[in-house]
Amino acid sequence: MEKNAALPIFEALSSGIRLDVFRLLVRVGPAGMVAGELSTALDIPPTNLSFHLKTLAHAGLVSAEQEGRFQRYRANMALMRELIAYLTEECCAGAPELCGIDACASGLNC
Amino acid sequence: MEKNAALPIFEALSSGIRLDVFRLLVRVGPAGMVAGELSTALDIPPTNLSFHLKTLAHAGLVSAEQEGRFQRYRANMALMRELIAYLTEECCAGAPELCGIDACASGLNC
DNA sequence: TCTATAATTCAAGCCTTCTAAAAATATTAA
DNA sequence: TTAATATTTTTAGAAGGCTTGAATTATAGA
Repeated sequence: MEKNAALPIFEALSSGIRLDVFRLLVRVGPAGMVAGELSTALDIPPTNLSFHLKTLAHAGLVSAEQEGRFQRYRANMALMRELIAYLTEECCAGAPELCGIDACASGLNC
Repeated sequence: MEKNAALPIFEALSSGIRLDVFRLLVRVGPAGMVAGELSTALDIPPTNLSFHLKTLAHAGLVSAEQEGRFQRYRANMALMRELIAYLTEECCAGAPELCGIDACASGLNC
């Protein structure tokens, strides 16, 4: 993952509302949720939620699928895995021999 | 890590300048860099850099140490590891049996 | 077709962040 | 002590994000 791809993801996750939306979508898994359900579950006005869903979708963290007159949203787990890989690389840049994920976990400064 | 701890970290990483500063500090490792070196290396006015360093320090991503009249900054690798652990948990919430980090890496939707 | 429902877009006001110049603080060296 | 240097804080304006109500689009059903 490039810096220019990671940046909008961090921006998307830097709002409490959007982090809540994403975590909820992760918890419900592949079933996802339609916009109205999200609005009710998180107690966020539909118009405001739509704004944040757009930001999340633009960053690629959620996908939207038309379902009759509903719009179903799902978390993009693949992108989250890529983000974790990016952060792991950043953590170890410049000293890869000291800092496999195991070395990191063992408390070395890497 | 709690949501309220993760949020300011995402906020801190959601600026291109701050992401550059952090990645540079990761690369130079435990030696760290003083503010003036960072300003020159990244071509950012000292006053602006100081603003962003403050944000990074507030999120805990960098530490500052007085060194004579210089201020030496270092990346906080431990917090980055905690953030990676938090994201890994979020990734797997609700279906832990499907989604160890290995399962995630193998491409399962988790 | 007509009505109801789901979701988004639009528009406005408010608030926060970003950037950089100027001033202030603190340390070193002469 | 005095001057010079390193850095931060303050201050101000500019820019962009957040929130909400009203209007709009699109679909389902009578």
